[in-house]
Amino acid sequence: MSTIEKALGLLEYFSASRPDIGLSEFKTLTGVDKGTLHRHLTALRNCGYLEQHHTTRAYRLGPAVIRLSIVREKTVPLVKTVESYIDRLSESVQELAHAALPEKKGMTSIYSKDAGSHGTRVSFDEAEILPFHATSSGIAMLAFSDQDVVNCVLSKPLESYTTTTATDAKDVQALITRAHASGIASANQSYETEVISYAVPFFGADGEAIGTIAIAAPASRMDAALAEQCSNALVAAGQSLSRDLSGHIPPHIAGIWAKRLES
Amino acid sequence: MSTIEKALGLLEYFSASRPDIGLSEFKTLTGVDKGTLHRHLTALRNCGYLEQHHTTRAYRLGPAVIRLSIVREKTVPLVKTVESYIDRLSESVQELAHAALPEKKGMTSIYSKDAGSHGTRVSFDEAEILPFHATSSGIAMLAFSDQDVVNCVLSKPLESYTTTTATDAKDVQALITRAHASGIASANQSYETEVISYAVPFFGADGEAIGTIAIAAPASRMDAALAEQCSNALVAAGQSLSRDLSGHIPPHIAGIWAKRLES
DNA sequence: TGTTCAGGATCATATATTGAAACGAGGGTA
DNA sequence: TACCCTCGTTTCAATATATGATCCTGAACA
Repeated sequence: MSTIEKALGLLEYFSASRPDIGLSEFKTLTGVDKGTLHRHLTALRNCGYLEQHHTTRAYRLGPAVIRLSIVREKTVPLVKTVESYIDRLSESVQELAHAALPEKKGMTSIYSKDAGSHGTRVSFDEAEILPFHATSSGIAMLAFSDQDVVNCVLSKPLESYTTTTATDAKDVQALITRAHASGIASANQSYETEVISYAVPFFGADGEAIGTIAIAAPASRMDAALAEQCSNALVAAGQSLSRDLSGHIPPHIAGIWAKRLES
Repeated sequence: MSTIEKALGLLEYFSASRPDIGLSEFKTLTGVDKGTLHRHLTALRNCGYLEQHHTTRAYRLGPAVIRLSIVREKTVPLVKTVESYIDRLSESVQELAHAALPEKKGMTSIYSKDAGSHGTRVSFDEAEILPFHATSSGIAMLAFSDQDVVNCVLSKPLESYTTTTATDAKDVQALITRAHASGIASANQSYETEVISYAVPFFGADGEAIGTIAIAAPASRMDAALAEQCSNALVAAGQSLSRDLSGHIPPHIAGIWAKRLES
């Protein structure tokens, strides 16, 4: 693995719940030598990708990422496009909707919206990492990714989050296969108890899945009628969103989706 | 210079006006060997910081920057904070206001707002690179940066944009010195003809300038009264914004600014 | 006072980076 | 069709660079 990838991999450790990381903390997180870490972090800081608290000396993400995201969004207005779909989804089913993109360690939520008419809500944070094997977004993503990617994810130890999380590679593969066949993934309290969610991928110009959109609701509210409503809304949105992004939906998925919407 | 910095430097070449860059184009832009470039670009792509058009093979910024900017904004809500100030500034003087952060090659605008009640407007794009020596934002930034940084900028050839652009290091240094003494920088048609602008820095926790806010107006409208109004609004906003960011305004600037607002 | 932590310096070793050159896929032209 | 470009990609040997171990400094903390 190149030095570049190692250094950039360090940025993945930052999250909303872990915004600052010190040198020693990095050492325990990564297992990399202290000297090497210090060199890499310094390089990232010099480029503006990290900044350092002047007293605690801890690192956090720097201002350079702001420009990149603005330029990226001007190049490909993905977030802006996705936002309007999520807003409409959340409005139409009156539940939490969100969109996520794949990263190395899981799906990263990039936008979420809760219509919020109910007393109980699904709690959710953007920039949260959603594990592939335990969330509908993750399963939906894997179901339309290369088998190599799937194998890579399944070859690592699969953490358990609730009593019903599938932690056996074979079980997860079954979920993936089912999602691939049906064009939609679901998760029944496999990441958070009392939460059921559905997710579909959306596709890019190459016909590859580039992200997912999902709806999550408390298990108590997710009866067959709501499940059907969510599934249909997601499939319709997945179709339309892929088109908006000038994406190409793989033929067999296009067929399955179209069939579902007809009925 | 480390490999990491070289590779990350490649990302700086992407902008709103140059969203896609092919390998050969990179070669002419950077002068780096083709093989080396390919290796670096591939590493960046593997990390998600670039993505590649599957037919043209050109690179553009990838989805990984989205997550970083969300995490960054959750860590330090700089953009969000700045936006409200820019909105108010633009509203109060009825001219274009914008905020910018320093990058290696110039100030990068991160947010702009034009009240837009006038027929003639200053044209402006976010993510644009504003040269340090020719814009009020650049001068305001340099005026409150280390002299090392200033020297580094002034040691490079200074491009001319209009007939009145200061391209001599000594002249630019004079502008910087004046801005440092007065607490506010101005630019009279030095970047775009018929545009006059004013800018002040805002400060971070270390007492260092972390960015600038500015107002730009057509020269025809910028009379003494408007100039005074802009300056006062900027100074007040610079004070308040620095405080909002839990920043520390260097004593001598705090004094100059306070004095200006008293009168 | 003792401890923890960031950072800096040094150095032998192993490894990754480099640049040149060759390769192969398209796209155009005659 | 044959030829010639250009462009992205791969290969490889030489070498520059990264690595990780060790020791040291100084600051913050209890």
